[in-house]
Amino acid sequence: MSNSSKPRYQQLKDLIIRQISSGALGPHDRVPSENELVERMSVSRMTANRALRELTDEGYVERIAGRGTFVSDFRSRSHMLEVHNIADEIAQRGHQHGCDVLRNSRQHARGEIARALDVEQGTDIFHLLLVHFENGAPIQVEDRHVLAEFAPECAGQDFGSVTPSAYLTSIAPLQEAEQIVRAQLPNAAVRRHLQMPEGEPCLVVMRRTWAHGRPVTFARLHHPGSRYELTGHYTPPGTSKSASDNVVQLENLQR
Amino acid sequence: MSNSSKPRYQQLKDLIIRQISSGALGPHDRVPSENELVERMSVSRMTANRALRELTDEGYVERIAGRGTFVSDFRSRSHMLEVHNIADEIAQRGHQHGCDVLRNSRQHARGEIARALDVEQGTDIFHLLLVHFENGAPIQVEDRHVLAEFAPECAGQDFGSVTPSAYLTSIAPLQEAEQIVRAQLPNAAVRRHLQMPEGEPCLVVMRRTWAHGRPVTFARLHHPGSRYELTGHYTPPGTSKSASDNVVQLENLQR
DNA sequence: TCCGCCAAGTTGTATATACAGGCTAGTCCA
DNA sequence: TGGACTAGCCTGTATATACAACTTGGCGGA
Repeated sequence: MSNSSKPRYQQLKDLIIRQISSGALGPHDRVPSENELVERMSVSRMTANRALRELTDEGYVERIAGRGTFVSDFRSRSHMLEVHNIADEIAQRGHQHGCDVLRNSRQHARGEIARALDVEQGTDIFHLLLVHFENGAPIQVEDRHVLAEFAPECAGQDFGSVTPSAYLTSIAPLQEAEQIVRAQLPNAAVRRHLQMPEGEPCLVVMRRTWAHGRPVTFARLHHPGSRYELTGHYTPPGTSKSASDNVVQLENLQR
Repeated sequence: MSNSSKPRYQQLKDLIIRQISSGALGPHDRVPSENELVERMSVSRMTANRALRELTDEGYVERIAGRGTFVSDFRSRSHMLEVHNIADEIAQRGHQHGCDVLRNSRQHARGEIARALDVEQGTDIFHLLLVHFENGAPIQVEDRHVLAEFAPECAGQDFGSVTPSAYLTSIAPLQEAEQIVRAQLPNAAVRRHLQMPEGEPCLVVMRRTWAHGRPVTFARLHHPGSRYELTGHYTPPGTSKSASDNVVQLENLQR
């Protein structure tokens, strides 16, 4: 589909997003200033401003008055029920991350996996099985399936040093994710990998992630219940710092 | 703090948000049009447009070209690690909600509770203990402490018909919440209330909620692991519908 | 009566212009 | 040499204006 019907501020946004997604612009790189966009793209400054402002709201770029506009460091983002990279999370706690890769094989999707990824039975996928360690203690079993078409270089990756999550977001930005959180007893294999005593439950996160408009990876993440918890911080729409700090009266905005 | 330093589009947003929060404007009510704001608030139309457009992005209002701007139906919103009211959640599934109130007493905060609510040891609080049922099966044990100062009418409430969560949000809007999710084995009392077999884990949500700028309630919510899961949907900054629909070339925006 | 058309109001976008305020690098002066 | 200052760029905001597209209601003609 062509873009001839899109508003120009959206075309500008698309242009910049594409340059970020493609890697032409990396984190901390400078994005053209409003005035440069005015000249090179033949738009008015307000249009360029809207494009850049919305990209700021959406987390793609950061703007500093007087300096310029810069591509965000995606790694520094943090969200609600955050879509964590376990390695970053561990680093944030000042602990050491380790990782054993138990499996990295090419397979054919079947059953639950094919349904989760919304592909035909038999579609090529990579199956990864990793154990993540925090200061030497096993903290997560990552059982992940990735569409081979989406990440053809999976086989050659050293997931001991770059987590699958980090690798995948480096290929294409995360568009959407769906998570299900459960408490359940682990099976024998998971229990062994996590070195858990019998009877102890796991906190299980099942996560599907979208890119290019379709699900590309499905992960089951098992954590030992006694050593792991999920935290979330919720700020509702319009805590707007001002809900109780609001002295504006109708007909009386201050200039 | 005054608002004299806020930009005018923000003042406009605050104004409208306040009218929505206070109930002066309810779902589906009509919000002043851009031209009305231009006249009544003495701003330019672009400023009014920005205020209303951002309120749209933030989910407060919906706009229909040719018709007007209308307050969103908040019930249709959904959030990441959603701050659920268990009764609404059950109703949404088309099931029947029931509730036993096991305890509703006035106590003095001590230890963990005082710390969680950030008050002195001995501060007056209400302690609620409820079991929620979905189609007759116990689905949640709600062990909640509420600052008595914040909700003095707690003792007189019939929490069998209005859940504490609904009651508390009716007193003051939720400002902020912090959640911790764990998998753990229940103690004997919880296990009995939830009618769980021995050895089955609970999904536990611990939630602190802020209002008026301080924590006002702390809840421990136990759910049977075999019959309950948390779901979250994550849409990052900029799903922009267009990432893969992008044929714009540099120096060649279409007009 | 009924259908079609148009006017008025609304949102959506685009532009030109203006001023305020932050940041930086380079210049000039002591 | 070192420090203060300023010119120039940047973002942030605000306004006036314009045109397009959509919706509704009312008016007029068949």
